[in-house]
Amino acid sequence: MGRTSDAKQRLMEAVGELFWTGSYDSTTIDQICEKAGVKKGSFYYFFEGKAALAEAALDFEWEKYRPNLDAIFSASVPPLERIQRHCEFTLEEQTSMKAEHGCVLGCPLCTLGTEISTQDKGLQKKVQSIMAHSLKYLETAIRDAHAAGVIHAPDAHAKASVLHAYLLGLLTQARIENDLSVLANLTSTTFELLGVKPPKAPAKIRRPTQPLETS
Amino acid sequence: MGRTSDAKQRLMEAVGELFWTGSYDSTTIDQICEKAGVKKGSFYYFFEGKAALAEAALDFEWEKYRPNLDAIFSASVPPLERIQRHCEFTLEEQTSMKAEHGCVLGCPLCTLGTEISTQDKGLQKKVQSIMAHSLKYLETAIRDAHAAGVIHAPDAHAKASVLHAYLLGLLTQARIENDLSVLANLTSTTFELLGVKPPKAPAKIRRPTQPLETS
DNA sequence: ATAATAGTTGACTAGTCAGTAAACTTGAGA
DNA sequence: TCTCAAGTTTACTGACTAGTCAACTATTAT
Repeated sequence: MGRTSDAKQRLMEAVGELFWTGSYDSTTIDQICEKAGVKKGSFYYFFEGKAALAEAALDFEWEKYRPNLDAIFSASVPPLERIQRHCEFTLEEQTSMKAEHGCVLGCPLCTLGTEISTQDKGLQKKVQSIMAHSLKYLETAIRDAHAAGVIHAPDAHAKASVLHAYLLGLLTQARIENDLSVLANLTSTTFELLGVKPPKAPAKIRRPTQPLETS
Repeated sequence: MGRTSDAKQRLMEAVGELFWTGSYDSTTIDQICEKAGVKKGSFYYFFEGKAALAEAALDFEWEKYRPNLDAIFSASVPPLERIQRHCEFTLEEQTSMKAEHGCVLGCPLCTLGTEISTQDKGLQKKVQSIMAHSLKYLETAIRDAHAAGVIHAPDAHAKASVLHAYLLGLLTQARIENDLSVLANLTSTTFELLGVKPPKAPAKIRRPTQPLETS
């Protein structure tokens, strides 16, 4: 009954980009509404406030992103290839985001999480929970690789945590430096950390728009 | 001539903590002034605005922090011991910050840099420059260790970058999780990444206030 | 068709914010 | 000592902010 609307969805889509390209605190509700083409009254019809929208948007974005990870980390793919594909996917995503927005944006979860972790417990929990979920993909791949005997990693969780921390750190650096070349060695270093060579020659290298650091 | 004042310094000291415990964008000039015990008129007497204060504060904090690094990375200390001490120093700092503020705060440069990198070019450059300086300590230690034959790292810059990314990632995670135990393996993993055992048994392990993750 | 429901709108409040300006106070030096 | 530069204070403006509300509109089940 009553009229239908996709305003709620438009709000969740708008806010992700605003938080990622700017910051949580610098994004006003007016801005969000303008970007989503929704009037403020409607905003408050759907959400209690910015934090509530942010929580809903995190769920929304995660559900959109999850199928990518499911495909990349498919059990039908050899475990090390999953990890390699994930590195390449991350790189491609960062590259296309930079092309679209003019800035390297890094990890949206990390950016948001870093900013709000001392401010909003609810949002913090949500970020933590999504991060934990995404870590599981890596952990499973490592466990499978170890079981297959292609790497030595008896503690898959510990190894996944190291790779994950390295990945987050690198993405954070790339955002701060606004330089894709920071990510150039992502795949090779990841496999160095695993103690093996990448399973096959990396797919066509995408030339970064900025010159590589030479030093 | 004229009267003297330490208001400028008080402002620079106040702002560091506010940005670190909260965020750049959520910190208002009124808050900064109140914390520093300075009236807004005086604020604008010394600084053009929040960004200008932030830039000055970064220089100020860096000059306060640099002597710690100079001591830790002293050339008179064996290179691997420098790195170990740096890990331990980082851990102690995070522990005492958590005790003081109730939250794990992570890397202040990273937190600020992540937030403002898409918003303020001047601040971004300053963050980049300080990060580059702090990376040099690690790089030199690694180069020295390689020269001394205690590790194999022909490309000191590359190795330092990996350690640095890992460290930043770990500190970011610790902030997001608000959990010191995320940092528990910092030293051991750092040396694993260097391909060696820590030079001597790590100093007394500080029991984190939160339980260690068991999984 | 119409009533109940789901969503929309725009005008409103009250508070907060960055930034200004002019009068005022202090202290170092000639 | 008295001058004037350096720093302080207060009250102010105007823009923006979050959040409210009641009237309005579109949809759909009956």
